[in-house]
Amino acid sequence: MINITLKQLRYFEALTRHGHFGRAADACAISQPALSVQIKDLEENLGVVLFERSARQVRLTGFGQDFADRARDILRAVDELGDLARLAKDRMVGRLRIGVIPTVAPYLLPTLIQRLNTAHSGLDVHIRETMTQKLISELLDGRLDTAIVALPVSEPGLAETALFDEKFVLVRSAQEASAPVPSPEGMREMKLLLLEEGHCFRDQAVSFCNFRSTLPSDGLDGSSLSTLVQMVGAGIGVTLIPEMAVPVETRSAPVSLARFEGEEPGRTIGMVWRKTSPLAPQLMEIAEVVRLAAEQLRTQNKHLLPS
Amino acid sequence: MINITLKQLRYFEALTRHGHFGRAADACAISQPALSVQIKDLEENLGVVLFERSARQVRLTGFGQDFADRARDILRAVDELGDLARLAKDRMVGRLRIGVIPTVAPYLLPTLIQRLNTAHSGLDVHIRETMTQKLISELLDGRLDTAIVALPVSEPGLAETALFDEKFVLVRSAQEASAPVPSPEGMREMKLLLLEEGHCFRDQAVSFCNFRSTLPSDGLDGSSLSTLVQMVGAGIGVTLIPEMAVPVETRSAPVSLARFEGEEPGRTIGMVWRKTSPLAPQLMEIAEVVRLAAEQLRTQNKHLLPS
DNA sequence: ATTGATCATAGGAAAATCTTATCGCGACCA
DNA sequence: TGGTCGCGATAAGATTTTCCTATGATCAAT
Repeated sequence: MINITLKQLRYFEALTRHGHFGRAADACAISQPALSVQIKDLEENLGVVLFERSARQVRLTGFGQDFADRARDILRAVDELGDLARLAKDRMVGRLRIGVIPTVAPYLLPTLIQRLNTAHSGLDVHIRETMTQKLISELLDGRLDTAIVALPVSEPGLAETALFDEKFVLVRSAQEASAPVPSPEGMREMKLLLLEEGHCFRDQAVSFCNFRSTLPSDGLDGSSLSTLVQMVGAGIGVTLIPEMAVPVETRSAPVSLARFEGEEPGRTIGMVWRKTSPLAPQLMEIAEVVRLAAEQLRTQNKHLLPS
Repeated sequence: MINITLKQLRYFEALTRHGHFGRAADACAISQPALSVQIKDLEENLGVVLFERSARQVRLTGFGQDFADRARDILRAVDELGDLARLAKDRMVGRLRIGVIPTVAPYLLPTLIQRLNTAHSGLDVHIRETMTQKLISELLDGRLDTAIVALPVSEPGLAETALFDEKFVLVRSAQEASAPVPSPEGMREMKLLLLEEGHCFRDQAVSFCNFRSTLPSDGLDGSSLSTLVQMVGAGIGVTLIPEMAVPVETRSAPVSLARFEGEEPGRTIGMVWRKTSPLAPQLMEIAEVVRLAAEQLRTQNKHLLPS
């Protein structure tokens, strides 16, 4: 049993429009017999006669009428399929699912989203904010297109590109502003406030201070940098935050900032995606937009950072 | 530039469902390379990647998702096209446009339509009532599927089949009931009421009476048999009507009926259609239904007719 | 009856599609 | 770390489909 083909439907449609095999064939850029044969095949496939052929004219049968209406809809839908592809090919369009870690999202996203919307207005950006581990797993599952996390990720199957580096700065209560900046080792003497487990930033802070391993949770771990800074403002301890968080987090708390001396702690934020992702070329473009957004933030906020 | 084919869409759809080239190919009853090639061709035609192939799984891209939704709609529509044909092929289904002359329509149609509706309930019957000349022209134009008219039509391009014969009976006022039945020649002495020009029945009546040609209109031509009979009842003249009209038309007028002697006038009613019409087989069936309807009418009304 | 127009059919050529065989890559296991 | 396995891509030849040219058949008009 042979199937209906789109070719047959196109020929059929041409014949309904021209009512003449020869002219319809011309319109399809084929010979008249080729069209005759395809129409005949179509009719045989269906088991129904579509056209009434008389010497003078070619006319649709009643069934042919109904058939033609539906066939036209189908051909239009197929053409739209092509249009859809043509659009998607040229501009960057469609859903883009980006995962971002919580110690970056609140500071970067406002600027980034604004830039994406202006640079690639066809994009439908979805944001997922959660910790690295979850992001990577969702990425590998195909539930995200890309993720912005701290490098390195070193997951086989994922490609990564660096976006920007940033240092961590010390946050102390306002009264301590003039005290000397402690060394990493000195940090161990102080009450260091940390994020909950699972945040890569927690691990990086711990690592900087050369703590042996993850500290036993003392029940004071914060769920966000915002919380940590508020606690510092209340005199409970000290903490580290990445430069990018400074403008947002230190605006409303009585805290003082200080850079570390010597080898400053810091991190590299990068973008990762599946090596197999067909979006790779577009993602490289997106990465560039992220770099510009980060650069813009850094420039805007230079005056707020300690020297 | 090669076009999208339904085959490609079907393979594509299978691949979206199975997420595995080999199994999708099995489902399509083709080899895995054949499917690979068709998917590749489809992607190249579109200029967009539809699937992300990794070692572990085959996943739709974001665009592929949208594409799949539309593709499914298209495949469904094409399948429906096949269903439509399958239905139309078996049963008698769809629009059937029947033309009927005015001297038959009012008497035959009630019974005929009832029979058609029970015998072929899938039919969507449209009736057009007008004079032979117009019916033939509309039939040739393809605006009617068939017509019920008086034979012969002798139009090249039309096929015809007889349905039934009927005699014409004389209609006189009730007072004339016992007068002798005139011969055709005797009719010329009487005031004969006729239908307007264009009705075949007028021509047949005129012909029976051996009038030289069409009479000059005297302004009294009736537009329907009903009118003529009412005029006869009012004592204005006499007229002829076909047997089939007797039960309806003589019920409410003070008239008497009489058969002619010797060679009775009459007509053959038949069905005509374009020789090229693909409906021919169905129309032969319809003709049989008409014959049964006519027979039923004749039986029902036998007692009303003059002997 | 001949001619012109039109659609159908036939036969061989060209194009597409399919199958089998094989490659290449990445994952998984020892 | 190297072998093996699963899976998709690629290649080459066979098969099927589609097409074109030429010709046949039909019907209307001259």
